[in-house]
Amino acid sequence: MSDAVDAIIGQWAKERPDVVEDLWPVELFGRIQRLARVVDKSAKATAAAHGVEHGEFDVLTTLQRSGPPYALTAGSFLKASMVTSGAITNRIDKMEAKGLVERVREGDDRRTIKIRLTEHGHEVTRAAFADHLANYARLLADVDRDLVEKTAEGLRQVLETLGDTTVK
Amino acid sequence: MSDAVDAIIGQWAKERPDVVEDLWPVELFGRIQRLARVVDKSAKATAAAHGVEHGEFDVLTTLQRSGPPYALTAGSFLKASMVTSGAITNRIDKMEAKGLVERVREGDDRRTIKIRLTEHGHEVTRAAFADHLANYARLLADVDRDLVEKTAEGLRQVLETLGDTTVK
DNA sequence: CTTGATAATCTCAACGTTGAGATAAAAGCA
DNA sequence: TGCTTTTATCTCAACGTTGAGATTATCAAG
Repeated sequence: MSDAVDAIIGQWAKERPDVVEDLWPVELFGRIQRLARVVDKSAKATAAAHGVEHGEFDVLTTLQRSGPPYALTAGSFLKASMVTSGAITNRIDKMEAKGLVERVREGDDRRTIKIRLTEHGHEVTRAAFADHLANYARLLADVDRDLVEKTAEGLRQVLETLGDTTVK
Repeated sequence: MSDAVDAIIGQWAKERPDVVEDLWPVELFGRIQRLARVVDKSAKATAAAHGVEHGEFDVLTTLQRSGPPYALTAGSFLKASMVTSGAITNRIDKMEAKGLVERVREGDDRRTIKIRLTEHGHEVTRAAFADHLANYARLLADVDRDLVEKTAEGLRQVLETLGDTTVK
């Protein structure tokens, strides 16, 4: 059997035999890229079913898993979410309008604002996250469980080597 | 050692012990998502160094590896690139303006257009792709080669199961 | 205190993508 | 031949993100 990445590498081997020896990272990164798109598209649909954007869902789950008081600074999302500041401001604006979160100024430093999950936000997150996990399980339903674990372990070592070790 | 995904799962385990048993797909998909962002960001910078967008680089390499006559229909990009038709039209517009590709109508079917790599497009692709592979190799420089292969093989099986088997 | 530097968030124009609809050509069928 | 359906591409407004710069607050020195 072969997948889309095998096909791509096969094409390169024929057209550019001079680069064949340098294609081995494509075996890993090419598959990561394709899988990410498939999984993201699926996750996006799940979030949409609950009326939230993909990025908004990310904010919701980050807040919920942070535990009480379910409030984090805007800056912490910046570091954790791998997007720029403008995107965060935009997300919070829309989520605030939907009543999912609220901006609160507390503490000594009045530059910082905290984004706090509202009760409504909690409910949406619980429902959406349950669907999200069910969707994930569905995607992997026909994949050997042991293979999933071993592959995930391999990816973890790559992530560690690349320095992606903290959520911040 | 632990990575960002371990930290995320650890937070869930504490805040939502009821979902712990359903988190196993996150071990795989969470890492795929994070790695995809890191790798994409890096690849984007490499492409930018050659004056092309990430998506444009995708079109260039797809054309080059397709072999002579280095021309494909717009529709084939649609199926291969996982983006919508508007994005393809937009990409080709800009690439045509840069002299990287040209639209040609040939053959019996006058609905179809073929996107053909220009000589300049060929040169840019060769240079950018060489840099791209060097960048990929650099990212994996400190990762055990055998681990890369085994992990890639695991991902291939997941892709096959999800049905991503052709480039089209 | 002031001054300068640093830090946190917001603003906003430019950009690429989405997705529904438009346009036009080809194919199927009576 | 006409008529409908299908196929291929383009149009365009809405959307989320980027990234540089503005704004406001805090901190560190003198």
